[in-house]
Amino acid sequence: MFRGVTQLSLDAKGRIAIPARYRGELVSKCSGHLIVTADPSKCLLVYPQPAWEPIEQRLNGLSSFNPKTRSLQRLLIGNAIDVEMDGAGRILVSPPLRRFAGLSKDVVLVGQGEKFELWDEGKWNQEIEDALSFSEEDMPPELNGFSL
Amino acid sequence: MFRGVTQLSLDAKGRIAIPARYRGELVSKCSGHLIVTADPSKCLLVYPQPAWEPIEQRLNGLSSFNPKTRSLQRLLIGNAIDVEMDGAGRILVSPPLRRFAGLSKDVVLVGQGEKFELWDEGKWNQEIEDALSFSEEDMPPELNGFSL
DNA sequence: GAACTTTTACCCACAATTCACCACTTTTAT
DNA sequence: ATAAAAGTGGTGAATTGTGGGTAAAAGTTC
Repeated sequence: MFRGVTQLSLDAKGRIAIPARYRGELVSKCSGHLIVTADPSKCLLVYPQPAWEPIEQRLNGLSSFNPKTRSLQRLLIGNAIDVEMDGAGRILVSPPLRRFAGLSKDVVLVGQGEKFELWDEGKWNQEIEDALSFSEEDMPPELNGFSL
Repeated sequence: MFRGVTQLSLDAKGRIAIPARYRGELVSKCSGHLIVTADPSKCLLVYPQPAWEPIEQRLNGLSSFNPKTRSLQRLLIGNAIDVEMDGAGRILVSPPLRRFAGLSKDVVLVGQGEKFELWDEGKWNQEIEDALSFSEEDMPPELNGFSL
């Protein structure tokens, strides 16, 4: 399971270095084969290839005649790119995805369980600020009895 | 169960020494393996790894399409970092978490049952001030009949 | 279709950072 | 008073992040 925030930077060629502490797990889970795609929150999602597979299949099973699900398919599957870690543990983020997420030099990689999120640093800080306003009324029913 | 307030200081490398009286319990509960993460109150949470695990699983099971729960996942899982106590019983608090909680030199570690909270000293004092204004109207229903 | 240009991928090397371990000082308890 | 334990700071070695350079692949133009 992936956790934690790391600040890192896109180099001149549009690559990011995956933090070393995740590399062992990534190699064992997917031999460095990752899927990068767009997220509705305007960040990027980074999945180990095996974890992505069932998501894509589920999306593909949706009706093509529902405009909403069709949009979701286009966003997620349409933007998905296969990438491989290079010898130095880096991956290349394609120009269209960089533009989508507004990534310039300073970005943050955020572990989220079985996947990562990749954010423009400013957007991420904003997102965290917003999360602080979480209150009891926002608690969904499935979190009944949940506490920290 | 952890109780009590301890003032301590972050050293130049961002480490804090866990008070010796907790170390025995921590070693037996988790061999010194702790999870540090962000709390909505702008302090940090410090969990023995086994106590954290069910919380993370519960969060991971939530819908990714509810913006509120998604924010909560990002705050808690995204900021969570694994740390190990060193030979001298210290843990390293990562720069992003220090910034989040506004920790400078003087901090306060507060035992809270199965976890700890780590506060900037000034913020903690403020928090205690605010707690003094607790009155009967603030009493939630599940505390009917409760008294000190 | 061939040659040239541009892009992409791969690999190697250096420099800064990080982490783990060690040593000293101070406090506390017997 | 002495000894053990706890707090504090320092050091060196290994690891990591970053940049560049080379070779192959793809694309374009004549």
